[in-house]
Amino acid sequence: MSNFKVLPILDPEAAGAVAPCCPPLTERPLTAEEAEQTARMFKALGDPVRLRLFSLVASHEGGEACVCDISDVGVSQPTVSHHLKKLKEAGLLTSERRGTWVYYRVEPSVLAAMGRLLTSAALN
Amino acid sequence: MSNFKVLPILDPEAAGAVAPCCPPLTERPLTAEEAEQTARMFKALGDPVRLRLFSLVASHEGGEACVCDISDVGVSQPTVSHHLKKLKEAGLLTSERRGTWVYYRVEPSVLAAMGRLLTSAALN
DNA sequence: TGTCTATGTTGACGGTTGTCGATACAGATG
DNA sequence: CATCTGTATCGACAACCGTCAACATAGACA
Repeated sequence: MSNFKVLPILDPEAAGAVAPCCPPLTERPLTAEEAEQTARMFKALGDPVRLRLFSLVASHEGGEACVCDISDVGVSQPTVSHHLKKLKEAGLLTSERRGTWVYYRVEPSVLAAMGRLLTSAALN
Repeated sequence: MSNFKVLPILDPEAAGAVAPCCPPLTERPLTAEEAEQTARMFKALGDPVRLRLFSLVASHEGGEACVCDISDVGVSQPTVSHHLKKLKEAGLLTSERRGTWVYYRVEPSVLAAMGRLLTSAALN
């Protein structure tokens, strides 16, 4: 009976960083706190290997991929694992174990939010 | 007569990194080279101070601002200068000296390109 | 010319990051 | 149970990065 699990609600990092953050960069100056939050996401995509991993997951069918499908990016397996963890901590990916394999999935709302940050009012 | 100047065409870094780069992250996996290029821009926005500086310039009237208008972000003047240089090298800002002051301006096409990278087809 | 202000550069220091090999853990299968 | 495979963690190391004080440079103005 001690065998039930805590629901995977989302780690606090991801949950906090995602939802309400930030008007377009062109609308008004970001506050220090907003910048801190938002920079975390940009930083996560600021490494070539991580960006490729993210793109591999995002472009995979269903927006989700097994680690085994995407680990051919020229670095060792521990490094891949490390980068996927970083992407997860930044709230850009979520992961789920299904049997032997672990699947990573993009968080579409975050993608959209980051897009909004950059797109709207390309000039003001 | 030795007093003429080379036209400020744009430094090669900025010129090269900007134009044609990259389909939406969700469309297909980025190649290593594409990832290298694109990551440079995300990385530039991946520091809170730089992100604030960028936002300060982008949200300033005309999408341009004097250094003196934006240097109150809690770090020393050399640090501000350093970060502006990084943003420039990443192709996100351009600068121009006008008399005593130096003005930084956002590169709207780059902003739009980055937005496209993230927005289109939030899920595929 | 000299001086003042605005901005950039240099050099150094401490903290962070990307990487790997070794190892640990989880689930499947025998 | 043992073993095999897929993935995560650990520990270490070199490289990189953000920061500052000190100094350098550029233009304005007297």
